[in-house]
Amino acid sequence: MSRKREDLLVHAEKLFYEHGFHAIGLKAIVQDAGVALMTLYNHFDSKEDLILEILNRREKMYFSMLKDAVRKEEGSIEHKLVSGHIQWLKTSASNGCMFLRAKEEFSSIPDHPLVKSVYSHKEKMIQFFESNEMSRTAAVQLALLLEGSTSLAETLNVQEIEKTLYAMVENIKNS
Amino acid sequence: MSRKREDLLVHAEKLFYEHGFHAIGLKAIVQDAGVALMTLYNHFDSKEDLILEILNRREKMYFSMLKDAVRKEEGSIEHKLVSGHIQWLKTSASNGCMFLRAKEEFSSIPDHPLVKSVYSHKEKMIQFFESNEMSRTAAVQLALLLEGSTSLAETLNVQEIEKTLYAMVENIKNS
DNA sequence: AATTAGATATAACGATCACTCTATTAATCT
DNA sequence: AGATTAATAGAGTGATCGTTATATCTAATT
Repeated sequence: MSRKREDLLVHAEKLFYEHGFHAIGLKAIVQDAGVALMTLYNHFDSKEDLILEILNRREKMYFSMLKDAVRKEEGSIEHKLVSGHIQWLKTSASNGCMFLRAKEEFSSIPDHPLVKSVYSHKEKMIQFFESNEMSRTAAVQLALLLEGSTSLAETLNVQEIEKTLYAMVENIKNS
Repeated sequence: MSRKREDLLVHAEKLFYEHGFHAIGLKAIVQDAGVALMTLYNHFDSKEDLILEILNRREKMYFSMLKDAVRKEEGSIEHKLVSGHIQWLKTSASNGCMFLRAKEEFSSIPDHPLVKSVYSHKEKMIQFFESNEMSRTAAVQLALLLEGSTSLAETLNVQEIEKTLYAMVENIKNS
């Protein structure tokens, strides 16, 4: 893996997340990453291609954080997953869910690869909960709580959300 | 109130919501509304000013829908509010919360009037819950559920979310 | 009928957009 | 050292961006 390519992915993710996908230009990205514009086009087919790869990387990061929490934390599976998600909120998600933001900005083209990728990610999320001994009902309930915490964290302080989330997750029953 | 002005607000809200604030241009808006570009600048100082007014209108619509539900629905206050929010989801929010999307696109300028307007809106939301005989704890819990349902509704079918939401709201206790 | 106000089309502003081409330099590898 | 590959700067594509200016035209008011 090329070093310049890695720099591009890191800086592009930061800028896309801070400003939005349409709002930020490729010129700003290459300047922030310290590479030439042609280097970007040497590694990626297009802006859309770059965004797709960023979302793929971000999905891996998110699930690896959840899996780490499942491995290391104590308590119920729901509690472990909440703990992992809160860590994600604190480290990488103070400006909303990047997947939903991509879907929102490109949803006017329903078959757009970016939009399909977001639907796939959200399905994958619930399936991951189900693969951890949770019923479909419980998985959807947990998903609702986690999505809610991500949105709330944009305007409320994270500690209050953390407290609220831990309290509410106790009510999820595997029926 | 001018007719052209009203047309502009309606069509601009639709396009901003479908594409995002940076993604859509003023030219597309005036074409969709069927007015001249200079008519837009006759009624609004700038694109930012137009967005601000749209968010103000949208806030009024949302709260009036909640208040209608409180007035007409049966059951607990939480149940009534959930019912109002679900109606909002079905009629006007299949692409996420427009306020959060505004905050996300402009959050890189923390003192931006649009960003402050969004923070204000979310505070107002929780205060509205509190003004309906709910404790702060219960209000934040309900906010988390409603925000979660808005996000989930972007990729999941609304009926499943509705069922989930009604089930989870029963657990909110006014402690 | 005359005056005012609102809306129109059009052009232009400088800036930026995603993307391409070219030509030169730097780094890597056998 | 020589050959291949990666990265560079810079110019250029046509298109669009938000915004302003101008000049004509229509509608409402006096």
